[in-house]
Amino acid sequence: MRLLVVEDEQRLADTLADILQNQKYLVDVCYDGESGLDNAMSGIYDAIIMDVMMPKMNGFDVVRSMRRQGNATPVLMLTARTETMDKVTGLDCGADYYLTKPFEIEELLACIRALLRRQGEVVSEELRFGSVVLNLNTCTLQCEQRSVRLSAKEFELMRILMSNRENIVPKETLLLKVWGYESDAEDNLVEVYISFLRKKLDFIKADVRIDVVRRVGYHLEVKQND
Amino acid sequence: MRLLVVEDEQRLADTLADILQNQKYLVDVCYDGESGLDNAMSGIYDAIIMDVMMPKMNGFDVVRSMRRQGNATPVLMLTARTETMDKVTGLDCGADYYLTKPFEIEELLACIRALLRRQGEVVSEELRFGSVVLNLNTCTLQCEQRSVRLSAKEFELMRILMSNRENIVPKETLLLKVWGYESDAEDNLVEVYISFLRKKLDFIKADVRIDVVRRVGYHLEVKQND
DNA sequence: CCTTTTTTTCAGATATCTTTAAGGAAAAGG
DNA sequence: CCTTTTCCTTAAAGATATCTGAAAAAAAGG
Repeated sequence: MRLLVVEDEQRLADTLADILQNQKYLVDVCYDGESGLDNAMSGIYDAIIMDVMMPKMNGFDVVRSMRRQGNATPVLMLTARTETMDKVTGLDCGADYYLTKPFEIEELLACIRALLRRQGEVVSEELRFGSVVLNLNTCTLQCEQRSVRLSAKEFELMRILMSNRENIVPKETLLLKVWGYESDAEDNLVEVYISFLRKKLDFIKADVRIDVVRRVGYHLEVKQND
Repeated sequence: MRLLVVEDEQRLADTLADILQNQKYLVDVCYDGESGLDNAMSGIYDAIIMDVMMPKMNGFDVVRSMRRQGNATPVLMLTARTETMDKVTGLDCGADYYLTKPFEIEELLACIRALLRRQGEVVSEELRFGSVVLNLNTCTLQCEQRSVRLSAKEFELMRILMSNRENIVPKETLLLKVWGYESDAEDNLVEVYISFLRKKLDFIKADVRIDVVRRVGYHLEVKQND
C-alpha cells in the first residue's frame, strides 16, 4: 500500500511519514505542490494526503490538475483552513475527504482506511485466496500446516497479487508499485521475486500458483489437481 | 441521482430532503435505522446520508450490516458526536465520510458531490460474438465450458475480427494493423495465424467460425448447425 | 565490526511465440 | 479438364520472454 504525503511543513511531513510507515504503508514525501503533482501523476499511489497551503502550487490546484488529467487517486485534504468555503472548494476541486488541523492521528488513519477501502482495496488483518492466508501484520504466508515469513518486497508483491484475486496484474504495475517509479529496477527483478514467492508457496504446500501471462503480467490461480 | 436520507429527527430529515430535491436529486426518507437498512439494501441509491443515533438500530449497525451483506453504496455519516473514537468507529464500520453537526449545508452538498463523483469504475472489458467472449485484460478466448489463452499476435488479430462483427476485413488491413507498416511480413503469415485461431476456436467448441472471402479477406460468422 | 538477511545483478537454461517454407487442397478461369 | 491462383496446414527454424541458481552488493541487526 503506497501513500504520498504532500506537505510543506517539513516536520509535520516527516512525522506523518513515520506514523504511516509504522502502519506498514510505503510512504513517499513531497515538500511542495509542484513535485507533489509530478509524483501524484505517476499513478502508483493508493491514496494521497495533501496540504492546501504550499509554495509554488497550492493543494487545490494540484488536485484540480490531477483530475483534469484523468488521475483518480483518492486525495485526503489536510488543512488549517476551517472556512466552509474552503471545504467546498477543496471537495469540488476533486478531493475525496477534507480534514482540518488539528486532527487526531487516529482519525486521520481511519479516514485513510475509508479511502483505501472504497478503492476496492481490502483493509483488514489478512488476505485469503484458496487455502493461502497472507497475514498483513506479521507479513506471513500460511496454509493449513506450514507458514513462512516474507521479506518486505516479497510481501508487497504478494499483497498486490492477492488483492487482485485472479485478475492479471501487469508486470509494469508490479514494478512501479513495489519498487516505486523513481527506481530503475528492471523487469527481471520482478521475475526473480515471483520465483522466490513460488518457492515459498511450494514450501507451504499451497493450492495456489502464480501464473504468468506472457508480455502482460502475473495472476493467482487455484491449482486444479494436486 | 437517487439519495436516501436516514434520520430520526423528522424536521431535520424533511429539511434535508427539501434542500436535496432543490439540487435535483431524487430523495427518499426513512425515520429509523431498521427501515433505513431495508431501503439501503435495495441497491437503488447512489449515496446515503445517515444519522448515527436513531431508534431501533443505530447508524453504525446499519452500515456494518450493509457492508457485511455486500452493499457498497457510499454512506455519509451525519452526527452530533464529535469524539474521535466515534469518528473512527463510524469510518471503520464502513462509512465513507463523517460529518459532525452542526454543519453548513454547502459543506454537506460538497461532500455528497465528492461521494457521487467517485462511482462507476472497474469495468472488465471484453468483446462478444456468438457464444465467444474475448477478454481484453487476460487475452483469453472463452466459451461456456472452455477457455484458451491467445498469444499477442493471435489476440490482436482476433480483436480486430471481433470488433468488425461480421464485416469483411481485408487481409491487407490485418497485415498492416497487426504487423505494422514497416514489417515486410507476407500474406502467408496472416493465413498461418488464422489457422491457429481456427484451431483454438475449435478447441473451445465455439459456435463461431472464421470465414474466408477469396481475394478479399476474412470475417466472423455464427455457425448454422453444429 | 561482523553476521545474517534481504535485495539486486548476471547468465545460462527453458519455454513460448513468431516467422519461414513447402506441399497439398480448394476455387476460379479458361 | 487443366492451369493458375489463392488459401490452408504443418513442421521446423528463429526470435523473445521468462525462469532460476549463484553470487555480489546492500541493508539490517546485533
